Amino acid sequence: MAQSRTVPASRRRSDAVRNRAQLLEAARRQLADGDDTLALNALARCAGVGIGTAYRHFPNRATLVEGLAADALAAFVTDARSAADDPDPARGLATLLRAGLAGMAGDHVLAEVLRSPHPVCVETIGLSRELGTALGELLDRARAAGAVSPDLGADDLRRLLVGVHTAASAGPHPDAARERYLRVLVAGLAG
Amino acid sequence: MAQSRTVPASRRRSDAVRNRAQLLEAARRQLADGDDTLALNALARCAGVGIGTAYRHFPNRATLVEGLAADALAAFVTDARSAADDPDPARGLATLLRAGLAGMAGDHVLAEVLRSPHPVCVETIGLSRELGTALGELLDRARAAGAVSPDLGADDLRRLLVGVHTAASAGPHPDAARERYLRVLVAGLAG
DNA sequence: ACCTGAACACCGTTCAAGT
DNA sequence: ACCTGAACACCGTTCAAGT
Repeated sequence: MAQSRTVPASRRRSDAVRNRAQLLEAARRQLADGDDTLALNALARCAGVGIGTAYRHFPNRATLVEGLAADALAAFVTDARSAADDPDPARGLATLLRAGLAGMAGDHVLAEVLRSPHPVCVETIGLSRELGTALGELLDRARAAGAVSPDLGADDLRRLLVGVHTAASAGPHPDAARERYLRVLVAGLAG
Repeated sequence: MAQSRTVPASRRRSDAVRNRAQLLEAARRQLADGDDTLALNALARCAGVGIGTAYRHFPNRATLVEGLAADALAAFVTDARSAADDPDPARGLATLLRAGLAGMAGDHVLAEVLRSPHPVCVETIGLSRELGTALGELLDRARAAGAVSPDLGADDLRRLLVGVHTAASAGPHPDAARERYLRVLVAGLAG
């Protein structure tokens, strides 16, 4: 598989910057209208750009989803850093997990990005790595406090969080379920 | 939403029975070949039946998936019944969860069916209900034994199981992860 | 470096015509 | 009651032609 070779965001031509923004804006409009197909043809039409342009910026669905979720993911990374700095690591962990679940519930694309083990865009890859180190620090402290079993790592935390989100979304009253399942997860992490 | 009005399996014309079987067989071939799109047009072609026939038997993706997963779901219901009869409910619960995870890992369509809160085919609806009662009995006994928190019901168990499956599938070494996350779930259920 | 739109293969879905 | 295949709208993807 060839690495998708995107131009660094800093050296994009001005029309390219504008087109990309219009595509993302159109995609957000569609998502807000309850259409989560994110079809590139319709997106190009809706954004007023050529089909080829849409494909140049977002060669596949994953690229588009990562572009849409970038801000939300960055916010989650920030949350993870604060959690790692919490004097009470167990409290920091629980707060972070709750924030992550709320974020995914409010933003489906964030859930999709967190679910995929291998992001494709360089920006997302970077954020993902930063998330990993923040979660790692948090986990080290939480383990020392006895809040997390020693056989669980940072990536396990990401995966379990996505799992709880899936569980909460797979039935009625997802908000109430989210709280219940969060308690299950927190208790389960301690082993 | 109108109930999808399928003819009861007992009174199907013989050609209908055969066509349905051929469609399911073709779908399994496609899945075995790593093609999980389950496109109805291609399916009809591959099964040697008309497009309209494919749509008559499987008016949407969910119907097809449920048709494909019926046997696996029935097997899981049987497992749930045995688990409910286990003299040690905690052991029965853990065994059942492990079996469910193994089943979903080996059969993607089973995972898809268990993830959806509202099956569409009458057969699946029936199996789903039976699963609910079996899980309910198991949970009652497990709660009495202190293995499950009182605020979790049968449908929570289904959803959490699907969640763990998602978590295990969302990264490397799904088999090893499955065991780790199963321990997290079992510990978490006790609260 | 980037944009455009024609072009092609393919899918989802419907439906009139059949037996 | 069921099957068939044409038909239509639409999508994914590519690519030659442009600036």
